[in-house]
Amino acid sequence: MTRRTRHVPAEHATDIASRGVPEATVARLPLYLRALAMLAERGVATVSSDELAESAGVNSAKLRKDLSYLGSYGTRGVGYEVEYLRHQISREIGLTQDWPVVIVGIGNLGQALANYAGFASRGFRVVGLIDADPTRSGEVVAGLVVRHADDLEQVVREYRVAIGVIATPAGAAQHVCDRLVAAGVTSILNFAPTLLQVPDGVDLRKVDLSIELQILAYHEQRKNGAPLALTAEQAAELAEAVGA
Amino acid sequence: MTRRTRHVPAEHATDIASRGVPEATVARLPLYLRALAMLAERGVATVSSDELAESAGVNSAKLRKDLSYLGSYGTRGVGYEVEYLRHQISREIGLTQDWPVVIVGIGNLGQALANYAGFASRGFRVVGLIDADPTRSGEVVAGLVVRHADDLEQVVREYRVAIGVIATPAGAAQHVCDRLVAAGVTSILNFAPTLLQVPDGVDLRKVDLSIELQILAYHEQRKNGAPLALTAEQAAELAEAVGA
DNA sequence: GGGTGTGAAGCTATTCACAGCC
DNA sequence: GGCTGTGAATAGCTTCACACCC
Repeated sequence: MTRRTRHVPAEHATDIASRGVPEATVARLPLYLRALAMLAERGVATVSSDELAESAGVNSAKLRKDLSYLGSYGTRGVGYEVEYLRHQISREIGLTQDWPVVIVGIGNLGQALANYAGFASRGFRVVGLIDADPTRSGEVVAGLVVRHADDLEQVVREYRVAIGVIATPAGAAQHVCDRLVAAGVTSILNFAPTLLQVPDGVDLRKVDLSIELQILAYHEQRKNGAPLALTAEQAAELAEAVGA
Repeated sequence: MTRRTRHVPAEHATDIASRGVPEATVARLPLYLRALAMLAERGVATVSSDELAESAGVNSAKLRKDLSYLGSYGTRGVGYEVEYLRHQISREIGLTQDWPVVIVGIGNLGQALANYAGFASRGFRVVGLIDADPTRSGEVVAGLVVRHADDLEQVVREYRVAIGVIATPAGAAQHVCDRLVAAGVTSILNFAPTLLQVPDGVDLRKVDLSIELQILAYHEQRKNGAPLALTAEQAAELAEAVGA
């Protein structure tokens, strides 16, 4: 299903570039981009995979493997040219184009997102802030006028918005999501702590602020070492679970 | 390297319980917990793995495998008792205890975190809000008085804080991190868009608000079909032309 | 019959280690 | 000599499919 026929060598390269990049690699490309931006700012012109990996917080074998999916952008014995690699990764992710974004739900989180410099600097342009509370309409946040929920469809169409960000309370999220999709949005980033349903063809990603904290708690709990406080009952359960 | 010697059966059980739950499973436990909370609220007493998986947005084989790492908490032919399973998962993650948390950096994001109901309802108790800006000291956010950065160590020690949340600008994050660690914090959740260095024994997780957006952009770029080997320029034109 | 719990198979991702090029 | 790019090996995760128990 992901395979194409094999007989067009010129296209073959494209095939690899467009379908061959693993998800795990895609998720790390932004890290490399950030590291490269820092190096560029410091005036560094060339980096080795070791140095770049260190700046990005991954190991160098992984970095080289990741970059190899995009092409051969390094020079053996030398390393990678910072600006060139930066451009190539940007292009791969699609950050060389402009992405108009709408944010729905202008509470504290929505405001934080609207003000976040990391968006603007990467080609994401916030073109609409929507909030259901009519008393907020007209308020200016991050240089934009907050608009009422009724204007959602209009904003999406006017700016050809492809990416929507949901920062509403959980209860409103699915309704907002449906309206965004109906208006033409095909990628959604959800910050509301609820599971959203989207039709095929629409990409959905989520950020749950409390999940990371819960993962930390899990590990923290295990740090206080200790042949830890098992009740007799739990011990029995464990022994059973172990079997062998 | 993860293997221990084999001769102490009693410890063996502990070994599995504490080291045997895969990271990928740990990361999903919060999802199951949320789904169970919703079911409980609706008065559902029992669920099958199919139903619970559906509510949590995963497939049922994965759910059953995940739960099997915790123990045998279901009944064949019947399913899982909602409240019982909920309790078991909570205990596994460590949410049956109280986790005092300090948030550093009370901008919009810090405020959003301080107000986030999802923390309080899961055993996370925000006990300190710290901001470097002296004009903010004394301000009340989410029912707590914002304190000056000088008080960081005192708050951590007074409440025996194990988990710290960093929501400062990137430039301040490493310094704040060092101080948290020095004061005794052993788990850190970082929202600042920068790579933090922590000593061994300290857990670090990060949430980068712009990474998810970049991943969406990557996929969005590839939706506009096309057998494309395009220059960035051409791609931009195409994106524009495609529009709807 | 119905649905869990789990070995086994399949797949994806990471790491190793070195050939190949500068 | 140094460092990239990449097959091969390993580890980890997901899915299958069915034995087993209610």
